[in-house]
Amino acid sequence: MAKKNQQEFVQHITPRSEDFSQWYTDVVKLADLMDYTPVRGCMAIKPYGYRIWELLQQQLDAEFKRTGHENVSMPMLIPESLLLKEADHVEGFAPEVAWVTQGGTEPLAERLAVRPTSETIFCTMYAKWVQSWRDLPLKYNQWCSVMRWEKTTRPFLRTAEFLWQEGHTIHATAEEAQEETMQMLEVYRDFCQDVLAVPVYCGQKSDKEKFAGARATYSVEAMMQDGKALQSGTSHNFGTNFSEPFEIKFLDKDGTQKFAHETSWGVSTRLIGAIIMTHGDERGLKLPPKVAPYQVVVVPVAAHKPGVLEGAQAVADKLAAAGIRVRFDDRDNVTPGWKFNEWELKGVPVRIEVGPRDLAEGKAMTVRRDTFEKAAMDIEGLEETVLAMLEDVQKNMFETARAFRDEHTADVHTLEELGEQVNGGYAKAMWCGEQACEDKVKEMFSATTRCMPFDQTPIGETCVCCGKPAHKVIYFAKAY
RNA sequence: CGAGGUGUAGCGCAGUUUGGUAGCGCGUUUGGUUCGGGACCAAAAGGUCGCAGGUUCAAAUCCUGUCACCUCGACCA
Repeated sequence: MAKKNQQEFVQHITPRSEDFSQWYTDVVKLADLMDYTPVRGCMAIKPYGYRIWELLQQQLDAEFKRTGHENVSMPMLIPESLLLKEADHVEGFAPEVAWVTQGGTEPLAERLAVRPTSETIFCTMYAKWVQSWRDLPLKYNQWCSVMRWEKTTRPFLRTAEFLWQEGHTIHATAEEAQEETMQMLEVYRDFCQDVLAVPVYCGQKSDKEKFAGARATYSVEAMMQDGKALQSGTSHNFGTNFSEPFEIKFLDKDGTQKFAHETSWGVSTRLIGAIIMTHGDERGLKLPPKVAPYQVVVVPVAAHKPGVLEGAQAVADKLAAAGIRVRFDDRDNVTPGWKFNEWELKGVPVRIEVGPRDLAEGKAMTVRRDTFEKAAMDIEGLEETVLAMLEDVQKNMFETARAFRDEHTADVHTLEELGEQVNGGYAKAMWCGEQACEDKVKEMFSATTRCMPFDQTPIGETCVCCGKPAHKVIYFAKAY
């Protein structure tokens, strides 16, 4: 009977291999990360999901501060006239802007956009705040939500409203702006890999794929377990594209008026989607220890027996005192087996079982979420054991994901090979640089160019699509 | 936005073809026995059938619209 129930429960999660999208939706719901709301395309993020965001946010924010950025808060509403100032920008965002047209009972003289991104309002303020080269650079960031009227939405991957951070900086020189753009890309790369254990390819976007209004866009691209690409963060160099229409001018050392050079960069709650689809398995979510709301769950076994509950509590307290995020699961209405499955579904990296037999021997049973490896460990010094284990889980998750990504990336030299490869991964190819070739590949295989890696060692001489001489190495993939 | 599918109790589903006043399993509550991988017995609570109109003596069931989710396209930093 127990066996049968277990099977029934596990069946609630659609197998990854059978239907990856459904699996994703199942995991997101069953792990209790979010819920749907009455607002079209907008989700509620529940405590367990929001805690992941908070942990991610804390660590990323520390990096922003370390690299000299300050947090600010800008209005959520942007007058239409500001949005219209940069032509490419308007064109790119117009189809997905939500508008406020009325204040109270009075129609507005000028309608206000609910920000889809805040370049225009930052630029407007920067123009007021900068007069001299001595005022530069300004390196500001804000954590906020933005709204884009998306036609189709999926939890965490694409929602009408989403949480993100957007950094906006202005600099005196083109060199400084480019340096900033690259620095923040590196911050994102390291963050994805070291904190989220999500391996990424980084590089420059093609003109077709770059941000509306940018001179150059760089991105970090992750690979999900269905082989599709997820753009996980972007860093843009605008040059003076915005500072000219917005007149962000300063008096330079040489006594002349110059336009400032601007950058922006952002990551969003989409990163939570990246974690889920990079690491999850048939049992559900698998969280990297660095962003796991609970790094360890302590489950007492045969808790009714004398001393067990106290012994398990002592183990939990000891780990918490060592700075580990611990959940002590002393619920008496579910069995230990139930708890094991539930915490696996919720992705807790390490589980510790404490029962009468363990306590008698001064031990506790540790079980890793990544390998399911079980071991009886001494309670004496358990905090060191667990800290080392968490570090190893973090590392192993990254290595596993990187191996998967590498296995699902291949050099291709013909359109046929490309079409085959993008069915389950990234195709690395030579490209002539013409948008016509990107369009053709997209039409044939629904795959787009993801980015041009910084290592441009050629893998051939001709464009994978048109056969003309090619000098650019680029990744193609189907993207979320 | 186009094509297809789904929506009935917290979760998973049956009932819709042929209209007749809603059912099953799990979960929940209470009591008891259990407890090292999703326990068992007993009793109980829980649904205006996604929402809004319409047809009808009568609608979960038929018609229209709408919303949400899933799949495949289109579109999209």
